[in-house]
Amino acid sequence: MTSGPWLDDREQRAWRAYLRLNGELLARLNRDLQADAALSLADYHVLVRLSEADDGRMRPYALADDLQWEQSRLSHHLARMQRRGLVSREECAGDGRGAWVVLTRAGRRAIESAAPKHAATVRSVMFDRLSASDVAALDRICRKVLAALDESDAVA
Amino acid sequence: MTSGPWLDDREQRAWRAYLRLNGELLARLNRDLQADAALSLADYHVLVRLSEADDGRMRPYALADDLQWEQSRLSHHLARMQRRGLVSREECAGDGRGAWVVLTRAGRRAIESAAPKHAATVRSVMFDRLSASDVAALDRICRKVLAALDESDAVA
DNA sequence: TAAGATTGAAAGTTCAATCTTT
DNA sequence: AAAGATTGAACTTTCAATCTTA
Repeated sequence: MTSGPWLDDREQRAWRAYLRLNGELLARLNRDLQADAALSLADYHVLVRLSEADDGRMRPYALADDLQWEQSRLSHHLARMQRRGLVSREECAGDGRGAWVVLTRAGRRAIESAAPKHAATVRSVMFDRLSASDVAALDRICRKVLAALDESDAVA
Repeated sequence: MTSGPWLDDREQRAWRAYLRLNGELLARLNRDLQADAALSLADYHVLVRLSEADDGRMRPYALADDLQWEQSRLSHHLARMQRRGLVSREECAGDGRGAWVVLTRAGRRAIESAAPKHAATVRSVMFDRLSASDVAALDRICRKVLAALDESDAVA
């Protein structure tokens, strides 16, 4: 029955629905953020982390770890955000190799003005549609698969 | 209680888990496909659609619609796949504006040799971990949100 | 004018290499 | 040598403009 690597019909349907949801949802959030706040979803996530950090500043390695981004992606992205005045870079006193990424005043304004509408979109397309048990199931499913990914990364 | 756009704690947790899963899962599938078959996940999806189509050929607009890609993204992507010999382009007899994208022999070999291992990865990180009711919940949740996205696109 | 499709430029991402400090 | 971080080149995606045929 389930010999071989293949998915059965129900799994296949769920998998394709998941992939489609990913694509459409992220595209939609990107489009809306871009139109409303001139931010990409990636910009938004960077700004959220920084705005939640003490003193609006983080070390790049911690930010990369938090976002699950490669360092080089973060470095390029911060360079672009810096050009736009959303973040700045400062030297790190305690560690000569390191640096601080600091949220600028404009960066804080940007995230504070973008967040309500973005949250409203997430709520309206996702959480307004889901029951409490749907939300619990989503959380449980994501954590199971994340655990599987971590395990199989550890093996590899 | 739920005034304002904000998510409550449970929603917030589920949302961040979903975003993290997306990032890690797609990164993992891309890495594995690249290592095992020298294909990106995007290549893989294009090849799957073509291999399921009659005669291994589709019109670009239909392929773009199926993948939910912008035409221009598809056009650039097909150009790169064509350079690598995975697909070819042919003129379309019935419609002078149009074209056919055709799976080459090498393209078919590529998808047929990549598919078992890719399916095994999806199974091992996702479906081996989920109960039948998890799979049903995942499918239901995705379809609810996709419906919400379609509705709110229609309004906009 | 609209549909099917492509193009070029700009923005974003990955990979390998590099640089400095620990 | 390893950790923190950046760089340059190649690849991918988006956006607006364009071209041809219906």
